[in-house]
Amino acid sequence: MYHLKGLNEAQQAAVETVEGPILVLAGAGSGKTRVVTYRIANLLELGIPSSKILGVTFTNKAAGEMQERVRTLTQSNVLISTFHSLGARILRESIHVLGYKSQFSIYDEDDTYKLLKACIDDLAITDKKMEPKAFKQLISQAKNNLQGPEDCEKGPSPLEELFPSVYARYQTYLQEYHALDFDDLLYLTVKLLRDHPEVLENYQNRWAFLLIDEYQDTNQAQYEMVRLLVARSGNICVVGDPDQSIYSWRGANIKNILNFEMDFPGAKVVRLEQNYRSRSNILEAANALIGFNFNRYEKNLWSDLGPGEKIKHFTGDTEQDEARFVADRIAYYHDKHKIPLKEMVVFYRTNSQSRVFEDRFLFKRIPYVIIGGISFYQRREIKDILAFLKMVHSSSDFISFSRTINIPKRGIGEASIEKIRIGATQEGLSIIDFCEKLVRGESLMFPIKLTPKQRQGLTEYLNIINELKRISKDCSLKEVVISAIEQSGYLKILAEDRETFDDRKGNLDELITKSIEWELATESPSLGAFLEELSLKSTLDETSSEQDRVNFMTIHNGKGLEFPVVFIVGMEEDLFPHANSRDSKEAIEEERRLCYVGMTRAKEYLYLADARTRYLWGTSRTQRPSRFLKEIPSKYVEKLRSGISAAYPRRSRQNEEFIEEIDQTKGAVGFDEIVLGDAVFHNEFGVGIVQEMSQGSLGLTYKIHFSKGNDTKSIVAKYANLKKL
DNA sequence: CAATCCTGATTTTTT
DNA sequence: ATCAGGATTG
Repeated sequence: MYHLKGLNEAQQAAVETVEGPILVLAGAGSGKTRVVTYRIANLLELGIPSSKILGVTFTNKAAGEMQERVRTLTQSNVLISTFHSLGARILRESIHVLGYKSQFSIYDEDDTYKLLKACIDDLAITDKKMEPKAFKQLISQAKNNLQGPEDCEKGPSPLEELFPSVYARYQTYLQEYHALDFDDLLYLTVKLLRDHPEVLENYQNRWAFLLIDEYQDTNQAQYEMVRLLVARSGNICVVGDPDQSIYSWRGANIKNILNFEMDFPGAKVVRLEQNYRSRSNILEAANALIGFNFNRYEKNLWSDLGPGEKIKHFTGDTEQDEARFVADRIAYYHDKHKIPLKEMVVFYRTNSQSRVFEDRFLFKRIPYVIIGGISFYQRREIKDILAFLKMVHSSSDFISFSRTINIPKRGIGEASIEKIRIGATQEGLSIIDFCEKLVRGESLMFPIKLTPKQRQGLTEYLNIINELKRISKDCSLKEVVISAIEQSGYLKILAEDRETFDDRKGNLDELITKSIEWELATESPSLGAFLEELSLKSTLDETSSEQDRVNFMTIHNGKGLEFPVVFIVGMEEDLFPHANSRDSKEAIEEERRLCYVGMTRAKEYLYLADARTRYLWGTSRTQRPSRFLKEIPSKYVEKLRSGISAAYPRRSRQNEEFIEEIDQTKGAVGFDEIVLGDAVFHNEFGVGIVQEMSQGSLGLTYKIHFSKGNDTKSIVAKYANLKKL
């Protein structure tokens, strides 16, 4: 069989096992993706119809990539989906038995906070400490554990005492608005499948071969969903690595993978332990680190790619120093080793760390891209337009109504919106139907007084929605999106802020482009399907261009990726491992797994960096090096000299790379842009001209003549943050 | 109801 | 330091 060429024994076993439960313990870089795609190819070759196969992955991006690989290999289309889209798909078809309309909206985090706020206000909870966020956490937890409001009891704390009633109300509203939050996509799917055998049977018959990726990160609801779906066929293949479980804070239960053999008796277990990605110095260092975890299944991941270079550890004086070092190294690899920028990555623990790197890379003019972070679909202008479209799609969606009703300003503020909400509920009408009756002055049990301006505004709004509904019936998706932008007069609103206009308009144009592309790529395009797909899209899925840029991302977002050159920065206690993990042994172990994931992304070069002091919560803090640095055996690590001195290596230094680097930049690394005669800007003294450059005891020192005060001062480059003009 | 100013939190990770 | 949301004022 052509598939089996080039696979090792364990990989072949995983590919060839067709029936029954199978657990593939796939260490980092062990060729997991290949095994999965070949396994699907093998199923197809055995004559199993592609429609009988279902793959489930963690992200849309992973799903898309796998689908593409399978298509390339076999010319077949196999359904590969995330848990959440799978839930959405099933619910779209069958949710009516739970009393929701099949055109339900999907609420993102933002929407759910708004709804929760309404619930909190409803219950006359005035305590400021009772934030939507806290309740969201509890509700999410409950749903992930398959507990409905009726299963929740009051707890001892004030928050826990209110929680059941908030949850109940929240869920009632969601149902009333025919809206689902993210967790509902799993929770309601399980509820549906569990309580309605005839529905379950339908899906059990549809998919006879299930394949679950990243199984170590499944939560209770996902686990239950899988269990229900395979109960009939028993053909389930799960792939995962307990050492890479990094989502327990989101309800992922590592026991799901550890208990697989118990849950599915007779399961075959295959271990993939040869790593094809990393040099052995890197891999062995990572193995040693993860060995510090107590709670763990032993495994022996090995590589025959040769030792490679040692891991480099750099300690900066400050976070700027750290960023400067990373930027210089990346410039060096790009210039001297001709490594494309996009093959290098900076990993950090928290998003806020990206800031310093952005500053530095902007300054050095090294192109970069942040993966993750604020999503395109979270931008206000995009959310606004999508909210209009959601109103077109579902006239019950109150959150989208309240988002759009006052765009542009129609004199309908918070108070009026609240009255409308209550009115609609009491009349038992959808928001739109209620408003229709209201403006027509039809008799209502609960009439609301409107000012003439409000009445007119509301009428206009309803006209817009109706017009858009008409367009959505007759025209292409593109037309609907364009009309929504035009009809709402949105560009006029954007134009009020000249600063951001171009940016935001560009985003709207991109939305139009996306709608065109999507319509072309989709078999039966509809507004509903489009909205659903966008709701489930995450920031990670926007791996847009093929441009050559350095990647910045959190380590969480790096899972599943690999890079020749990897920098892990901020290796400091309370940052990585994070302060919030300090008192929990389990949490520390998860941080360690996270570090393991970061390290095992690297193929050739791995850098670890920390800073002695860092600005955190407003003030400069002295940082202690991460315990992980101490846990990595020193034989795998080369310690680089710290602080500004790294920019001035002694000539006697053996490291050729550094000498090349210095020659190349003709002076101080990081200050190479400033030379004699340059005009510069100093924060305190203003604009000046560089008169002299010298090597002082504190490092590179400029004599600068400042026009303000007509004065020449000595400025130490390291401390001044001079800007070239 | 809308605009402006002020305060206080905010920084863990996200399908 | 920045930003969101709240309070205050028009």
